[in-house]
Amino acid sequence: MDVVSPELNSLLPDEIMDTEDIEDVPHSQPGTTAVHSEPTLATSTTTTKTTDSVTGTSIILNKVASQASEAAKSAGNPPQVIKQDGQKLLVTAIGKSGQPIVLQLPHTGSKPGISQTAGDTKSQAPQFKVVTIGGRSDLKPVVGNQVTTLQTQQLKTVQIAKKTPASSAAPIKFIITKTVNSKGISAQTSMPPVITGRVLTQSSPVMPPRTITLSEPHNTNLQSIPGKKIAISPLKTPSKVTVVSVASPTSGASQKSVALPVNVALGQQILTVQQSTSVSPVKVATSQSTTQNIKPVAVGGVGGSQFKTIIPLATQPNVQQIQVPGSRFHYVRLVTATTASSTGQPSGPSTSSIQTAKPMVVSTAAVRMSVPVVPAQTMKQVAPKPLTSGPQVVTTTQTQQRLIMPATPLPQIQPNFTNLPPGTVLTPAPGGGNVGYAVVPAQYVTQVSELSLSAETTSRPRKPCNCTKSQCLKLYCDCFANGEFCNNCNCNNCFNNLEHETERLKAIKTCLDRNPEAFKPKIGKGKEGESDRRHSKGCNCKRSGCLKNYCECYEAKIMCSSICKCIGCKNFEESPERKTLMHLADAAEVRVQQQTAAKTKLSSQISDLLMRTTPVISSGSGRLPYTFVTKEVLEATCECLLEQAKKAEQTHQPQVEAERMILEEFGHCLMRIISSAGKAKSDCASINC
DNA sequence: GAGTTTGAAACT
DNA sequence: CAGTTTCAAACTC
Repeated sequence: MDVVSPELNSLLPDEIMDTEDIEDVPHSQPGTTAVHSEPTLATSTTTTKTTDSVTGTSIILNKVASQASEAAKSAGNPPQVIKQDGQKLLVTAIGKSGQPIVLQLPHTGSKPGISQTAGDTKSQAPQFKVVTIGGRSDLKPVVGNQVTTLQTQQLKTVQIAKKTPASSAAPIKFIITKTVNSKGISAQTSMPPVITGRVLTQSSPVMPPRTITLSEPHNTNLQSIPGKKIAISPLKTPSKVTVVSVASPTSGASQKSVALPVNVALGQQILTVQQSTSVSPVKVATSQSTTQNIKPVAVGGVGGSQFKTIIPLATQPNVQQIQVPGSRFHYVRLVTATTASSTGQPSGPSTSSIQTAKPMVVSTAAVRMSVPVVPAQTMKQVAPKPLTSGPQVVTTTQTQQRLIMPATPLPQIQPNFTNLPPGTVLTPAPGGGNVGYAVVPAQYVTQVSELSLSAETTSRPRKPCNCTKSQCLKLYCDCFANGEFCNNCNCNNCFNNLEHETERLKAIKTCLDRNPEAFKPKIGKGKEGESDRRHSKGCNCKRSGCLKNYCECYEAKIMCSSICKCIGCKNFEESPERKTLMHLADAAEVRVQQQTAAKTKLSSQISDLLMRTTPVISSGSGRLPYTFVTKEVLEATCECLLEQAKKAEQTHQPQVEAERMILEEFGHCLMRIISSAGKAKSDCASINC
């Protein structure tokens, strides 16, 4: 288990962050299986590394976690003493005020369907990998710098690979996110914590630690997430998994573990992270429960139900990328850093105003389904904002906002999380604490991050829709079909926005009822061995020959496949029509490029010539060069160009060549004009000056 | 820019 | 599942 606090991350020498160095960490302290948030650690300003000789994993305690633990202790809760018992936990400071979050690997010893090697169940096998933690600013012991202003931060992901010593187990990779303050301020007030872990346990000073478990479905293939790897991705790389948790191979998991089912919700089916309230504060439950589509009512229970959306961030939001086991879909968990209430109090045990005992989705639909708006520049600049009961948006001081919705149709999604529409919020189960889960494709975070990294880079262009009758709530609407809100569209009576979130949710559900794959990409990879993309359903063209954009295959620049039901298809590899079209398209493209190049060159030449004549202007000894372009000169030039055009036409030159000839002639004309002007000025100078 | 064509989505 | 209608984008003039 590795825990590195944001500030420590920033202070950590590169050697620590380096993979090789981590691998070389000596395996001292045999038998160390737990991380204790001891008071000494809480005040420590140095990184404490504990190495598990058995698992070979190093532990880095961070101050934040320790402090959080201490805070919890002071609040009456026992410190986060985490016993290993085959599982390793991570105490972090993610989440609310004073709520260290414990990340725990799920107990997989008895879990079926988990792709693990037999060796995973052995005690030697590394069992836990945790990544980073973001702590609250007010929790942080600022080291040497009390600056608490929100700063634009950059996530720096450091990957630490750890190999298990001569074990059958796969090498462990630790990815530690490192917060980099772009403004050079050492004290970080917040950081977008990148959390990994199938099991998220959080504790609160006022509430018993709770375990939030995101468990992979039984039938989930975890091969993509080897139990001993944490796949991390820099935010710049959408294709990579941002943060992934690890499976706990330990068979000897705590007997006190409690299964925590994860329920997926869509629309009215709320993905609920259910927590067990009966678990003792320090007993972290693991879960391999089956994800189910359960209506919130069914799982809401009574008392302590806290369906919440994290979107209304009371304070500095933390963005956590979550890799849902078995899903290729990247999710982001936005976590409020504090337990701020609606009164705007920065911290405290008070519950949020949006908390409700009613597990009704509709009542909070406006904020539950989507993460509608995100600061265009960066999530890290999100300003603290009191919770409101209205549409919950993350607002910033920036006026520009960006929708957080799937930019592209959802990729193939594994069971349980299949059909999760973009922006779905994973809400904690009743009593599950004050955080919610905004399920957002990581690519959005990537976008946001990239925006933050590149400042005001251009946003991703998207064609505005022109819907008039569908209210943009049907798949006719590209925005809706792509899971995006309409933005700068030309649509009429649009309901694809925050103001009509309820209707929108309903429409999403309707679409999914009709077609569970409605929001999945149509263009996917073909069968095994088929490297080319292909339309998932195939087109059904009849008159376009599949050579117009009416055809979805052609539009996607892919060939029609055997699953297409098109008539008179000409969109296949050997199609002469298609080849002709391609050639024409290529020629057109070349032509455009040539024209652009010619214009650029001509412009450059003109500018250059004008610059050369500047001294004449400054000297005041002659006329400005362009004054030589008289009407007569213009006419003569045009005649020359026309003549050139006629010449090209008579010789049946292709258009490209004709244009070239004309432009060339134009250049010659300009040269002659300038030359004549210079000559005239010289003559004038010799006569009058 | 208006009108037409087209095929996916929606509906029956 | 098939036929029909609706719809918005693509296309043409």
